[in-house]
Amino acid sequence: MPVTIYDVAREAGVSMATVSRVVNGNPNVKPLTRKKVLAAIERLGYRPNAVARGLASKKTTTVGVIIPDISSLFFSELARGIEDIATMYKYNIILCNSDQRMEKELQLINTLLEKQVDGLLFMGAEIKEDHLQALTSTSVPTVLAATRDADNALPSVTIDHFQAGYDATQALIDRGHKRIAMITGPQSDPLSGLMRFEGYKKALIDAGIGLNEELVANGNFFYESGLTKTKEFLKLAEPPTAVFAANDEMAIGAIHAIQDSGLNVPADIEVIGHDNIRLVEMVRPRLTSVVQPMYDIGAVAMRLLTKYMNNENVEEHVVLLPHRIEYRESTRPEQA
Amino acid sequence: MPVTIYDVAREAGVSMATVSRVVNGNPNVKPLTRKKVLAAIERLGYRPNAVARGLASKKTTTVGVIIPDISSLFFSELARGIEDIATMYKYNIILCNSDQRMEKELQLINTLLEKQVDGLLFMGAEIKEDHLQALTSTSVPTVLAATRDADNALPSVTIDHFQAGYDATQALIDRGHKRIAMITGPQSDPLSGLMRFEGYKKALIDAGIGLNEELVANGNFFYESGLTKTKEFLKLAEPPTAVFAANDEMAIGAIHAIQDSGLNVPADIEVIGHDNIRLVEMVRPRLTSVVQPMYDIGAVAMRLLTKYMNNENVEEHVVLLPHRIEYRESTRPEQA
DNA sequence: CTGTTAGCGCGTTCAC
DNA sequence: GTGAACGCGCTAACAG
Repeated sequence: MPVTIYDVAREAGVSMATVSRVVNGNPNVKPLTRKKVLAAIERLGYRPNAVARGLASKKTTTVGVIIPDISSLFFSELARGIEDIATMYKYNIILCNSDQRMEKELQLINTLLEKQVDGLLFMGAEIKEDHLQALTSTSVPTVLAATRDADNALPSVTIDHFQAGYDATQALIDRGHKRIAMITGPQSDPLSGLMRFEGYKKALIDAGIGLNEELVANGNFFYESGLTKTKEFLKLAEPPTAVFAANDEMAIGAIHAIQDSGLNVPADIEVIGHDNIRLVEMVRPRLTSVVQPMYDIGAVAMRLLTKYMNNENVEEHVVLLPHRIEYRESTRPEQA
Repeated sequence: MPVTIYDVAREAGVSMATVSRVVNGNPNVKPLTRKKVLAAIERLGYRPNAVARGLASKKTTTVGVIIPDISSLFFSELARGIEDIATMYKYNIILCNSDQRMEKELQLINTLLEKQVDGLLFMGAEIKEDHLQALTSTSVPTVLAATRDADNALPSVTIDHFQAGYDATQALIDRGHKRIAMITGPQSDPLSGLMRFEGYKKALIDAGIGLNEELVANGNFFYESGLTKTKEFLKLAEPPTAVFAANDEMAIGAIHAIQDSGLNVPADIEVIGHDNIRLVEMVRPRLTSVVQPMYDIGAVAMRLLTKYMNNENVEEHVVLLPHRIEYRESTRPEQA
């Protein structure tokens, strides 16, 4: 039923090899022949079968993308960066949600390899031994986006989360705060969870303030947890005068908890978030946040992957993208 | 290099057909033989080549998804619904962003058909003749999600946008409002843009209030436009006492415009949004909104597509999912 | 229950 | 420049 390369060959009065050459842009075809072939293709509405091509050429121009949750404000932005660059290099994306469940992640890696993807882009929190094994047991190149394995065995694109946590905290210290609370992410998450917290801790210690356990709460990256944890902070005998949340959703929850208790942000308590998702512009006061360039991370990761897929030379396997703080109204102008 | 079905056959001392049967769960295999084959598979680390399988079987267990923008809060939720159900039925998703540009949409349809997807899920605004032609020129089943073509030529899953607009407006009328403004979506969007507005108009007419042009502004579904358009409303000699925005982002922009001018929501002006994205819970006051079940639309659309792909009988090609209004603090409790 | 045999649609030598 | 022939790895009859 569907028209194949043979049909085109017959219609054009040439061999299928010639049709293949035309379709693939091989220059060794007489212009006149090329023209005849193209006409035949047009006439028959020929559409090359990418599966057959993939089998013959061992390339599918498809990359697998494993992402925790595409409906997340954070990851969907990343995915967009990935897809844009993929499109630019003529790749398509098979998108899979893992929900960060290891069993599912491993199974997805396997499924994607079965589908003969040319490359793999992996997002998630912790990279365990099992991941490494699954990912390195194949010759399919893999890049980690917004994650890193402890030994840098795999190429990755991230920001320096420790420094980001440090900088956010330092910004608050610079504003004269001594009681700076932090709502962390899950400590099982080595970068967004642990490293940001470590940065916070180090900044406090460097400033001679030191860590105060009662000002640290473990959140789960969701709005609700920012709200709840902050309410608890406010019940303290001496509540914090500033809050650093490990992501923006929780920071917004913090703002609302503060406002609900009748206090003002930033006059009474300053708040700073992390990631700079689009949401930060859509609250009052608008949220000061550490910019993690999600789109760029996705884009750079995908670009890096194309290099591996083309066997190009790569100088730096571990890419650290710059971060910075975007100041808005949830913090006061810096003290002189 | 990679181990094939032949290698497994040799290792297990059977024919490749038998290996194929074992891999595909064909029951016509003696238990002992099956065991030997599975052992060989395990020993060799055999991983079936889905591309070869696809070529031979003419099924790829992959569906193409064309979406305007995966980074949108609205569409990413839809995508999650799609992917979850796809996974449930053992399909993978090739995800493509169209940005609603027709040229790109048509090109994507073509690319996905080249990749021999078993089905197509299309999201976008307007379905033109060219779309219909591209989509119906193939035997690959297609389902529209959160969109519909004018003639219902294609299967689709949506809500009743006209009724949704009507209901939202009616809710405001029931609260005693006479000056109800609307920030619409682009009128080129037949459902979210036009139909919601038509519902609004009809409700006003039915109530004997009638349409007041100065209370209608065309937005673009972004926060910023909700903010801007509402500021203009507030400059009117007689500003509106209620605002209905065609989506939540714009509604939140409206709330902020109102608050920035020193007025209170809902005391001075009531606001109602549309879609009920996760954001509505993350603003103060929390936003009353028409619930459009994005996740369900995606899930139902994908489920519908699986039926077509399996040649199952489908009773209803045009699915309308129910909508309702979720009341929160941006509207006042209903008048008795 | 199992093996043999054709293709699936195309890329790719290798001759002409 | 162009064509013939082989093979990519697997499924699907068809025998037996």
